[in-house]
Parts: sequence; structure tokens; C-alpha cells
Amino acid sequence: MNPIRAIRGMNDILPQDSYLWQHLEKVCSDLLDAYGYREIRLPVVEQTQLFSRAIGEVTDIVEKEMYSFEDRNGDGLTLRPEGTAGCVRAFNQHGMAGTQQKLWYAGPMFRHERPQLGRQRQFHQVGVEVFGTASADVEAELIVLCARLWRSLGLDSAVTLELNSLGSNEDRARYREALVAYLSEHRDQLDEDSQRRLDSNPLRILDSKSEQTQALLAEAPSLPDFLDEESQAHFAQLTALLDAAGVSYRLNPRLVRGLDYYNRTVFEWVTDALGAQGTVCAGGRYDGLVEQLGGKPNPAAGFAMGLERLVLLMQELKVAPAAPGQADVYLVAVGEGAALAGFALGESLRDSLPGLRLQVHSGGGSFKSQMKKADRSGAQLALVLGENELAERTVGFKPLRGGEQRSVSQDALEEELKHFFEHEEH
RNA sequence: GUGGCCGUAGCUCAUCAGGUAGAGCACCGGAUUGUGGCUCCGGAGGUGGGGGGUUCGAGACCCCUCGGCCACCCCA
Repeated sequence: MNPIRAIRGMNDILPQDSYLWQHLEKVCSDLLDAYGYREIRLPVVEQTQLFSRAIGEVTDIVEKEMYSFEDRNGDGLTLRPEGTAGCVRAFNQHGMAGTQQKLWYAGPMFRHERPQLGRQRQFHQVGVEVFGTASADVEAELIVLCARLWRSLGLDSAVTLELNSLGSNEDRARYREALVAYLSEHRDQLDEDSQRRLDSNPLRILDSKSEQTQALLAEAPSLPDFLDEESQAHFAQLTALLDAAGVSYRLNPRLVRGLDYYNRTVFEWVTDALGAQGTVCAGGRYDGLVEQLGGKPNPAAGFAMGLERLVLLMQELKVAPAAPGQADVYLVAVGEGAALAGFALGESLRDSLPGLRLQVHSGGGSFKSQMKKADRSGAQLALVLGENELAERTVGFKPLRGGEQRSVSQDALEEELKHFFEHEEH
């Protein structure tokens, strides 16, 4: 019989890596907490309609990447391909309209794409959203928060910020028209993909990788020229705030996002250390989305970061913290009586020293094989219990990383352990 | 979804004009009685991703399929 394998593009995260994920998640949640953001936990499955309305009917995500299915009631459901839509839905559903909300969430997202480095079918994001505030200090805070996160993780040297404004919906519509008019005249000079996008999603042509297309775009109408006064002022305020905070950025008038709901500010944190999947974090303002999903008009902005990519980047840059050992103390017990006593001793140590990372050997075996496991656990100390110790009510106290084994009475063990690890701290 | 490269023990790889597979690491055990890390010895572990075809005979050749990597596309 063939062994069952995981679904393509849906990977296990093994213990040798999970500690890194935990580290990343902890740094994120601590930082968000420090900025006053609160966690919201959202379902992984939503009505299909939520995503087609939020992300845009003609986007690739909706057209060909969603995991959609009918449930037993015949309802059309979809595994969330991104987090913002569900977050907006919750915002509306729970009557948060009119209040300022600073929220974050983390969890798996699903897109049926061809897997490659930094791109899985089940991948993980941390998303951050701010509802109810229209001013640019919101985007500035989101960006500054990211910058601090990169510093905490040791990634700041490898990521750069790209920034642009899409203007108002009207600005964007006028620009779109002008761009289509210009490109249509030169349609035959566009690459194949761009020709297709000319009808479906013309703004995406701006970040085409085709040299020929890029050459053509040099002469094309430029998005910043189409911004109305308000959008210009908004963008100016944002850059002033970033300058004041000392966050550097690169203005990229070609930067557009793949999801339809953005307006005004869009930004991306990119790296060249990860091959083709260079975007590690991206977001922007989406003032129209709340209303679009049936709520009262409510300004909003947010971003999401890809955790797989951040983990890869930490590994690539070798800024990942070292993997912790399985235990600090490993208790070895040989013989039936000793195994029994050792098991009880382990529990009593856990009572008296709750923070102690103690592994009690299980599975029996010789001193030799148990000691071998003690060593491989990464423990600093082995506690050895055999017939002799049992008879004397002592325990062998053996430092594994230098030092001599000595015998310690079981009554004094707690104090000896405290003493040992106080010195280990340094 | 498209294109290129690839798929041999848990991992990294080797072998051979096509004649039914090895090494290192890891794992388990041993090297005088109850003790790890170094060394030495031994053991276990592969229907050669899966299926079909060519052949007297295929892991090696052909096809399909599944999977991996890279790029496109897309995006975090």
C-alpha cells in the first residue's frame, strides 16, 4: 500500500524549524502588542462571494487560485486566500463601524499556485489592519512598525521599502484610461502577457518583467501626474512622517498591487536574497473596501507579511537564533526500582522547579544508551539514578558540558539544581 | 496554468556498454561488571517516486503519472 503523502504545496513544519517559527511569531505579537494592536482570530473558511467581491473578479487569485467547494448544504465556500477580506467582514459583522480598530491576525492562507521557493499552496501570514482613520499617520505607523520588526529580527539590512500612491479611485480610473489609450497604440510591441492584461488588469502591466514592455513604459503616462490635490497632500504627509522617523524608502511610480481594493498608499518590503519571490511584506490603504463589503463607509489600511519568506530570509542571512536543546536536565534511571523512583522524582522536581526543562528518560535500556540520549538531548546536566543511589537516597549529579560527576542527596537536589543553573546563566 | 532541469536507503550522494545496488552522516547494538561526547567493530534500513513499454534481462532506454527545484505567471 502506498503511504499517504501531504498535499502538494502544503508542508509540514518540523521541530528543527518550528522553534524558528515560534521565535518569529513571538517577536511579532510582542511588537504588535507594544503598539496597541489586538489580535483577532478569524475562520479559515468563508463564503466564496466574500473574496470575489473584495479581491476583484478578474484577479488571478479569484479566477484560478482559490480552493473553492460546496459544503453539504450546497453553499459556496472558499479556503481564505488572504486575510483582509475576512477581517473586514468581521469588522462589519460585529458593529465596529465608526470606531478605530487596530487589529492583527496570523494563520494559514491557501492559493492553488505552482509551488516554488517561498511560495506554497498553504502559506502563513501575519496581517495587520487599522480601521476608522483616514490620515496618513496610519500608514506611517504601519511602516514604522515593520521597520522595527526587521530590526528585531536582524533582517533590516536585507529588505528595502518601496512606496507609491495610487491616488483616489477617480485618479486611478483616469490614469487607467490614459494608460490603456497609450498602450493600445503600441499593442503589437507589448509582450504576450501584457497584451492580455491590457483588457483585464492594465495597471499590472507596469511591473512587467519584459524589457521591451518596460522600454515602452518609459514614455507612458506616469501615475503620480494623475493624483488629485488631496492624494498628493496625503502622500506628502506620509513621506514627511517617514522622514521624521528616519525610515528610508524608494519611490516607485510603477508599484501597483495585485488586489483591486487598494487606493492611495501602497507599499512593499522587498529583498533580493530570496530569488524570484522577493516581496516579504506588502500592503496599503483600502478606504473603499468596508463599504464594498456592505458596511458603512470606513477608511482602512493594512499589510500582510509572508512568514515562510521571513523564515527563509532569517536562515539565508544566518540571523536565526540557535535551536534550543530538548531539555536542560535529563534524568537517567536504570533498573525497575530506579525507573519507578526516577519517574516520581521527576514529578516532584517539576512541582518544586516549574521552569525547569526536565526530560525523564523513557523506554528503559542500559546506562550507556540512556547516557547517550542524555547527551543528544542537549541537556546541560544528567541526573543518574541506579540501584546504589536508590539505596543511599542520592542521585548522580553529572554536568555534561564540563565538570565532574558527584553524588548529591535527594533532599538537597532542589537547591543544587537552582545553584547549578544560576551559574549557567552567564 | 507554461517552459527548463531533476527524482537511487531518514539525509547527502556514488555505481553500471542495460545483467537484479553501495558509501558517508544519522539510527540501533558491542569494545571486562553502572555512564554520553572521540575512535574501532557489528547491525538494521531501498519493490532504485509510482505505473506501463522495449529487451532473454532495466534503477539505468521510451511513454505516462506523481513529486522536487528554477524561471515565467502570480503574490506574502
